[in-house]
Amino acid sequence: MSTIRGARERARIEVTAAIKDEARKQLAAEGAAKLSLRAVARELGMVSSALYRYFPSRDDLLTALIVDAYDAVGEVAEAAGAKGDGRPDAGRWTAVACAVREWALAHPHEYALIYGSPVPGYTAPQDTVGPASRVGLVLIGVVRDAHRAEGLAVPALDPGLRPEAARLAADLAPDLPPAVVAALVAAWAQLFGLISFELFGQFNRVVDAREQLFRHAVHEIGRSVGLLEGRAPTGADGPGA
Amino acid sequence: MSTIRGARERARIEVTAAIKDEARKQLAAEGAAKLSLRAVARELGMVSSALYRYFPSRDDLLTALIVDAYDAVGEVAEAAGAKGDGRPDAGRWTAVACAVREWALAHPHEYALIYGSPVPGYTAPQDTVGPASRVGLVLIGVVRDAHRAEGLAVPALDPGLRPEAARLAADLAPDLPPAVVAALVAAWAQLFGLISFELFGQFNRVVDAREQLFRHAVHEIGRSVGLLEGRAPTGADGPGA
DNA sequence: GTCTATAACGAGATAGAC
DNA sequence: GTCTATCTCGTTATAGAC
Repeated sequence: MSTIRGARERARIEVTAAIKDEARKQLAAEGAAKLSLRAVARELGMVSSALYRYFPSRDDLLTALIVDAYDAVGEVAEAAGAKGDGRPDAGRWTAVACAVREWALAHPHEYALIYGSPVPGYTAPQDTVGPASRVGLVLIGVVRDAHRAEGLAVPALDPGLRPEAARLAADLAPDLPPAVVAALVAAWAQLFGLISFELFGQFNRVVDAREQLFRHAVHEIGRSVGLLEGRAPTGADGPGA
Repeated sequence: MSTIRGARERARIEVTAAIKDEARKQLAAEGAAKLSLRAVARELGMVSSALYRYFPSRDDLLTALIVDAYDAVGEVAEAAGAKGDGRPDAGRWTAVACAVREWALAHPHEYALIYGSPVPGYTAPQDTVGPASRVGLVLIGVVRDAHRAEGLAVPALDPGLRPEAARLAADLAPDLPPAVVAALVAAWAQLFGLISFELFGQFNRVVDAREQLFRHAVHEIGRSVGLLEGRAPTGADGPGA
């Protein structure tokens, strides 16, 4: 009995993975807006109705892809952040950012799925919120370690932003100064701005040495959060290089 | 003769505008990937083949929409930059950024078209390059004025980034220090990162006071380029407010 | 119970003949 | 420019295989 159930479950997992793999291929070829259950089924030699055993609707398949993508970047970021865990130097900040960038370059369509234009007619369910926050939590962790080691120069905060900063800190990191948390949220968006510009073609015919510009900018962004210099910003120890 | 030609040209301009307006509606409803000449024609009570007299292909229509969108943000940015032209204070930098953000909030789908994920199967022709650079040129102009008025603290530059910075400066602003131009390019991407995160839903359930966070972050980004304080970052003089 | 296959629906796009 | 025949799509109901 248990072997049968085991076999069934294994088969189910395999088919589910095959469906998502094929869906990812279509994502790359046609974009998320044109992701079609029928085309996925056809390519897999199944019939479209069979897919409904695995995903109750097209949007649920899309949600699964989104969650997978968030989990993939999140994992990469966590791995980069875990190296030298507890060390408060700015190199860890840069390492996490570079890891995210490398993942994005390696998986441009999945990146576009989660950080690009929203898919028309699709609204993300609650399930995506947790996975979506993983990268941000890693960045908070790096800054928290710096704060604990007193390696953080708390940035200035406009009086007008004080209430929002307090709210953000309460929500995201009650142990950090509100000014740091506010700067962190902005830094988070700016970091992905650099990646998106590179990936979405805005740097075409403009920027050549993209990794170097990225590292430099990320280091400066780290400073805006309060991180102090731990080592040279253009060190030879990238995540993959 | 000339009146007839004038009437014809006027009609042509009107129809072209109507086509683009309808296409923009579809952009909002279905996304750029699903933009279809046929649907546009149907909605306008025309037949699809008639559209080809105005746009040789779907991609050409898309290009026209993209150019229009770039020109629209560009115009808004130029207008905001022209107010107080020559004045080197950081308030102008913030004003331009806020103007761009307000345009983006008012035209989210056109913003997504130009700064969001690339449309699958579409590659932008050379025609888009000029309009696409207008916002960047405004930002360069603001920084240039500050530099001329000696209101610029040239930021530090990693030795590794020196060649790229020199190249960027030669291409974009030979009269500015390379370190400033490199920082400017990064700042440009970071600024749109903030707008994209807000527009694409990444700030949902996270950030409430978005304009305030934006103004604060933009002011900090201005500092990273070397702009000095000209006035309080949260002044009451927004672009529209 | 778990899965796949057949067939069908209503809506929409598309190609080509006229 | 119009009309029609033929595609696609998401989704459901149903029937049968393991």
